[in-house]
Amino acid sequence: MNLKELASKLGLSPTTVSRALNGYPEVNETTRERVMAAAKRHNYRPNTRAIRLATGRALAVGHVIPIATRHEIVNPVFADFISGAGETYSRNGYDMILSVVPDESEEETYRDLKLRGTVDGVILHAPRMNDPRIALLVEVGLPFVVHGRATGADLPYSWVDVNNRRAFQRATEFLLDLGHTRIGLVNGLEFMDFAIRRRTGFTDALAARGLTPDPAHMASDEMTEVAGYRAARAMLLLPTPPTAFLVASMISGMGVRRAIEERGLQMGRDVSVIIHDDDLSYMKNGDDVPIFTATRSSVREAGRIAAEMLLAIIAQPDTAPQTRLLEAELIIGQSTGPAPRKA
Amino acid sequence: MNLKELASKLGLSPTTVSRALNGYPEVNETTRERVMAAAKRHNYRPNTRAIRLATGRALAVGHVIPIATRHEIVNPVFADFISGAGETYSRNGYDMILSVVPDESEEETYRDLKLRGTVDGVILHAPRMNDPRIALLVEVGLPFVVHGRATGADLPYSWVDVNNRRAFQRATEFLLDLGHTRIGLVNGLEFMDFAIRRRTGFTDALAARGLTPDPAHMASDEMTEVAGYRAARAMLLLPTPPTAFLVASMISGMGVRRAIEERGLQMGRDVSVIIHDDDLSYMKNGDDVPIFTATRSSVREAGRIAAEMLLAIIAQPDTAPQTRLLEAELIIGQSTGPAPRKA
DNA sequence: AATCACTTCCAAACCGCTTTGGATGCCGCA
DNA sequence: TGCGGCATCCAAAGCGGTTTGGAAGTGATT
Repeated sequence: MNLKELASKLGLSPTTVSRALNGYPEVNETTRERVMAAAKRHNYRPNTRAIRLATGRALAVGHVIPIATRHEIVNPVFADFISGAGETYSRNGYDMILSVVPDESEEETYRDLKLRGTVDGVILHAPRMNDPRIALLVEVGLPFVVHGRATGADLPYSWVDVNNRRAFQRATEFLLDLGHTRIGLVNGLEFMDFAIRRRTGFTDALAARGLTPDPAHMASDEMTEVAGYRAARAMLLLPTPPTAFLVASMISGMGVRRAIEERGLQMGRDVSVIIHDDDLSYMKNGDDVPIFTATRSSVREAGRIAAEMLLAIIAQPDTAPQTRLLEAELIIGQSTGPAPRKA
Repeated sequence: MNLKELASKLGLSPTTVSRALNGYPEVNETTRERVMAAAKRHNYRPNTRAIRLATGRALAVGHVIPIATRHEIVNPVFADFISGAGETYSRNGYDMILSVVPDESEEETYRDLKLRGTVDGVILHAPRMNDPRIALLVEVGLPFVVHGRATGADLPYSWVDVNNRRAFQRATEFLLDLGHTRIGLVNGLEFMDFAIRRRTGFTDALAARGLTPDPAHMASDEMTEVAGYRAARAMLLLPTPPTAFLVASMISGMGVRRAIEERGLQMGRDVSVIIHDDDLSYMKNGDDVPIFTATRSSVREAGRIAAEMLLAIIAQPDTAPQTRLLEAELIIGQSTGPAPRKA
């Protein structure tokens, strides 16, 4: 059942039927109702492919996921971000297109999406310092919103980000207030922008109390359980081990906890831990009482906001770039306590 | 730059240019080369929207992710499955469309995808027992492949699944061989098909040794850290606690470990644990030595296989349904050991 | 009665490709 | 010389919608 058939069944022209269904004013209200009823009765849905061609709009948003062939890490927060963004797209009649491509062809993928008219815009994930993709997208002329920011990017662009620096600064201060002075940072990969900002927050807070960060107390690696374990383990074996850890994610945090308990220590009593909690649906930080003290910010919510921002930009292409900085809450859980007194 | 412009630049008809680019035989080889060169020079890409309309194919595959409004759980294995499937789509020029919709409108979403011609086929995720979506998709006439199976579905359909029953049977036997007789099952939600099969494997293995499963030693809940913790904690507080656990996932396993260690016990010595390991990229089960003894099967690989199967079905719609049963490996790690002797 | 402004509808062009059904020219062969 | 067959190319008709530019009809106004 297509427009033409429906129109002939109604004894109307396709023009009128199209207008009736799309709410244009130049059609009699009774005719419109007749058309609507017939459309429902015959279970008519306009063909998306035809709409896209006729209107010149893709009605779709792209998310490019580069996959490194050697270590195929899918960002674990990705699922939740996508699910937040996806809800927004669905509600607005947009499709979400995921492109999983080898990382060396990411640039080519963006050009392709533009040239073939597959999408109206994209979300840029996991920005790095001086991320070249921003200039690329501007050059290509594809509307986009960055999830995160890219330190060093000179062009203006739209983004949604958590105040990572502030979050880690506050978390550090909280630990300092508890008397901890040797704090280990188990950070994400420090070519990622968010990791850089977190590190800055950490070192700034230390500096404000006249402390200089010990390089041996700062690790940077992927945010996996194993990496978290290894980093914490190494630090705990030092002559002067940290009495507290600041950890990049819930998953890393589990590795850190494992390292602590493996040493016969107890988290929250012997060693304090603060993690960053992306509020992942499948990784809740406890029910009533949080397991970990955490800086929390919902990545799903960030997905919603980024998607809305992108759709607004697509609808109004020539407005100034928008930005949105989300503050993380500091949630007190069971994993922190006063620094143990010197033995 | 579109076909028509390119054609006129070359002094050829759009027909010939289209045929030259698409490898049709009725065009002179020298002309073809001329066309190819010009296409490359002008950076020409055919408009996807036009191709889709002209050919009547969507060149896209859908994945519908239902979101329950109350507890918005995104399946954590989803990201890896998607990334495996996505690679296959990209290589074959297909788009992957994710539809995140409220679970009450999942059926409507499938009908829509079909009627509007948005996709050529879909992957069905997380099948339940007697899953009604299978009959729906058959009725709607949308080609599909199920990731998993649906016990009780009477219609034939294509699927890719892990041999969950066998995996859990073997794991149980392994624990029994180590002398464990009180084994706790920390299962996923048992309306999910895979969880039912795992439970069957577990009880079958016990029955084969003349043991009857203790209902108090069987839990079923979401596969989160917290749920795993709670289930294991409750069982460990029983008068006759299990000496071993069989656990549905890596994440649940971390909760189980937490419960064990909280009781002052040591995993692998006092209490054994076997998990099912989906080989998630961000949740590796250790490096050289696995943390957990595990039944392992890569969900990313399952994604690849399912995607290939679906594309084959789309290309050849009238072939008999295909099926693929993947066997899980049993990986020996540090979390299992002989049953402790009675105190 | 003629004019004008609206309302309501339609024919046809268009979006950018694919594909059908020729048309043209050339060659070999009878 | 005439004709069939082949290689090569093209015009035009789709695909299923949207959108432009009228046209017809109605009622009010002069």
